[in-house]
Amino acid sequence: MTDGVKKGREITSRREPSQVRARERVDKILAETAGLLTSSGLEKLTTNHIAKAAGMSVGSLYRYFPNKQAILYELYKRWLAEVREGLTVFRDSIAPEEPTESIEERMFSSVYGDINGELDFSDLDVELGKAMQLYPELQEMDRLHGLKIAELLRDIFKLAGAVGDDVQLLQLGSYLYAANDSLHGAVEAGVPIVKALQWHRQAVRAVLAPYLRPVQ
Amino acid sequence: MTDGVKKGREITSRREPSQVRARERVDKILAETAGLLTSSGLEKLTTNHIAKAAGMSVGSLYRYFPNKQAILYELYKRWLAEVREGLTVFRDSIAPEEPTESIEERMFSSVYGDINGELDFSDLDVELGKAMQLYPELQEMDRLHGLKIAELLRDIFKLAGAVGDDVQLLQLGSYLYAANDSLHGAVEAGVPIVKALQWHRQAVRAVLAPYLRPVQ
Amino acid sequence: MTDGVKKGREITSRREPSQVRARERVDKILAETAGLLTSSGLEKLTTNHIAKAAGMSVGSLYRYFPNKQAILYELYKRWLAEVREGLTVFRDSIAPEEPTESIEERMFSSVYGDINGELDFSDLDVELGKAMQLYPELQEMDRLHGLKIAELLRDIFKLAGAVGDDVQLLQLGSYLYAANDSLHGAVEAGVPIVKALQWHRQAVRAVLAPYLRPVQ
Amino acid sequence: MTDGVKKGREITSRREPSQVRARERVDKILAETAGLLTSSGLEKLTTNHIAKAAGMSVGSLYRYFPNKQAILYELYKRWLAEVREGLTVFRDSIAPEEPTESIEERMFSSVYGDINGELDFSDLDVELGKAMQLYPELQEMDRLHGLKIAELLRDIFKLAGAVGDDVQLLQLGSYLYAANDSLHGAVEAGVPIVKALQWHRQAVRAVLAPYLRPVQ
DNA sequence: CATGAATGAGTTTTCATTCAT
DNA sequence: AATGAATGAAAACTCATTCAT
Repeated sequence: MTDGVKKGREITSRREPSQVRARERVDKILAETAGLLTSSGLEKLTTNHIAKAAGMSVGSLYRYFPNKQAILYELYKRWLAEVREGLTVFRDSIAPEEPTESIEERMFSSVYGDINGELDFSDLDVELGKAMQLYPELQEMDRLHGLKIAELLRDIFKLAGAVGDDVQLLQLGSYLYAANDSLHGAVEAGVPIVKALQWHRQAVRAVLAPYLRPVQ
Repeated sequence: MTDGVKKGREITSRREPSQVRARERVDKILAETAGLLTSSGLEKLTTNHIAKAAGMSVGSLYRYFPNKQAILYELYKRWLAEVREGLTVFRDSIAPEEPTESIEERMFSSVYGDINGELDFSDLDVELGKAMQLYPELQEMDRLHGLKIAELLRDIFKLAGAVGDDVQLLQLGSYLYAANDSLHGAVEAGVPIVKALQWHRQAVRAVLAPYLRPVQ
Repeated sequence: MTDGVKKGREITSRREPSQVRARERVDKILAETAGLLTSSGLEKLTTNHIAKAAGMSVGSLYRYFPNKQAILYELYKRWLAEVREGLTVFRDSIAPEEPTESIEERMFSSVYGDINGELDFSDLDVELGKAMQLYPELQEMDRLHGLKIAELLRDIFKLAGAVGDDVQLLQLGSYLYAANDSLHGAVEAGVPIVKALQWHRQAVRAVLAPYLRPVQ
Repeated sequence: MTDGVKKGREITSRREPSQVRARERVDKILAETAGLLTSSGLEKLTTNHIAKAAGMSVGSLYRYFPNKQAILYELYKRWLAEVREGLTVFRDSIAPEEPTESIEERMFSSVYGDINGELDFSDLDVELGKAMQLYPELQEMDRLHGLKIAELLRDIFKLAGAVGDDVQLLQLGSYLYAANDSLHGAVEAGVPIVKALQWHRQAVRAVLAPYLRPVQ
């Protein structure tokens, strides 16, 4: 359980600083990649640019990542993990007897921010999406991520009192996670965020309803 | 003097065949591009590959298209036009007094194929989406397409008896067109088509309801 | 000596028209090449453009010229021949006892047009110059042309009463022919034609003087 | 803590050598470009050829120059600068009361080398001329160069006691700079350098005379 | 003979990756 | 470990030339 067990060489204190440094550099690379991605787009994202932005040489960059894809892979991985984390936290915040309405209310607030239209559909999202499409490796990760999200949603549905077999509710999770993208699309197409959110909420509620208050 | 003699070729079909051939080649290029796109993805799509796949030289390819983007542009254009055409036909098929339920019923059938799960969410769709992200020209086309689709949907809503100002209904069209993508996502994530369609229908119905039977 | 002797096939009248046609087409090609050269420059001069401009197919063009260079070769050849022709005519126009001053006067008028600044330093000249530089074959032709011009000038010098050995006068011809380019350069650099011509005349006169009125 | 240790490299000459190396490589590229230009001509001058000749990869070449034109631009720039430098040095060498004859004498010596025929009308000159014609950017540089040369000549004329308004003397400078090319042409055409120089000198003297000893 | 579609070698340029220092 | 110059494969695109019709 302790991290140190794995590697004998960690005993020396000389190693420690470089471990920290390595982590910092990896983080720096990822942060700058995200920055370049949102500022200039995937097309202009070159390893040389990343290295320069991260204040190191290409050579160093390649010490931390085996290739360009690996950077995007890690970045995407972290991004998705964050999304999952948020949802996990939300799931764990559900009290045993919390009423469905409350759960629903809190969920929308937590996922889409406060009621007022301050949605942050950051460009990073979009650019990572492109990258995902471009590299098959990322697609696989995205697939697994989708599955985990669906599982989390299924758990939340259950905590909210939904009935139905696991498979069914898992698929429902997948569907509603996908429906999430509608919002992006609609907003990009010019629909006011408030409107889009309102419709989205109605849609989600309608789909969930039969499972929460099953036909008697 | 003998000039007239030469002109014999003008009656012949010498010109026609080449016109036909040109169209065939353009179609061949587009077809192979679509093929490569779905089989190998956008990143492997080079003009040389396309030319080879289409059984012609790069030079020939550039006789029919001024550059690589133009190929994707045309391919995307045709794809979108097809989508619009389908919806246009549907709109024109609505009889003056057709009941809302019938319209809804027929619409789902027409857009998503027959009730049985024969949906053709071809990969081409997805790959063209990537291309769209990569080339600004395609994005503009996509934007206009989205607008036209929204307009068509607005018209259909009206024919179905929806009330509300034009702007409102147009935005509703945008939202529902975007919602359409949920289906792709859900199906790709493994949700059975029939289930996804059912949920989608419920979602659409819920969002539209207030406009069809406005609060008295 | 008669042209017809060379080719037996010329007897038939069927061949004749095509001979004429061929000459016309060659002329057309050269004319259009000159046109494209002055309008768009050497860089944009492609065989396809020439063919289109000349109202024929590339294939036809290649029936009359073995390759692109050959067209430029012929064009340059004709251009130079014209220059020589003008000088030849001038030489032959010199009357046995015509005074030196008159010859000089007439020569400037004939070579540089009338006294008023209507000099036509056509672009074709410049573009052919580029082409000449670009293709070694043309350079050789240019060299021979220079020699012939020098010979003509030498003859004219003699008719004007110059003294000196042939080699000397020939070199003088070369020098003065080269000096001719100064005018182009100066005018291009913004010197008024009248000024440039005046200086040029002084320069030429000064160089020639010792040979016309040799030191007693 | 141990940071200071690493910084040892800052004192070293690690940076210097690469600076030197870079300059060497740029020079090598320019030298080889000049070489290819004179040996094979502008048409054979491809970036791949230059790189190979310079013993480096294309990629390296593009590290030092943004594109092919830039190489020619720099080469031409250096060439022209050298010419201007020579003339500037000469102008500054003129003593306040130096007699016109002395100035003239020294000028010819300085511009055209020593009295003996060691003129270096290198082919590079000619090839750069072609390049100049082909790329508009180079033409502009050439135009400015011509102007500066004309200004230098005007200054020299004045120092030599010439009278006349500035515009007039500037144009005279332009004309005489252009006349300079005659020499190249004549020498290329086979005129012995000594002869050509002698004639050139007479020509220059004749054109300048009226400005040095104005009509009283 | 004419046509012009077809060819493909050749050109400029980019950028992920390596490796000598 | 770090550096960044060097590499070179690969991409988009051009155009002189050929050849089936």
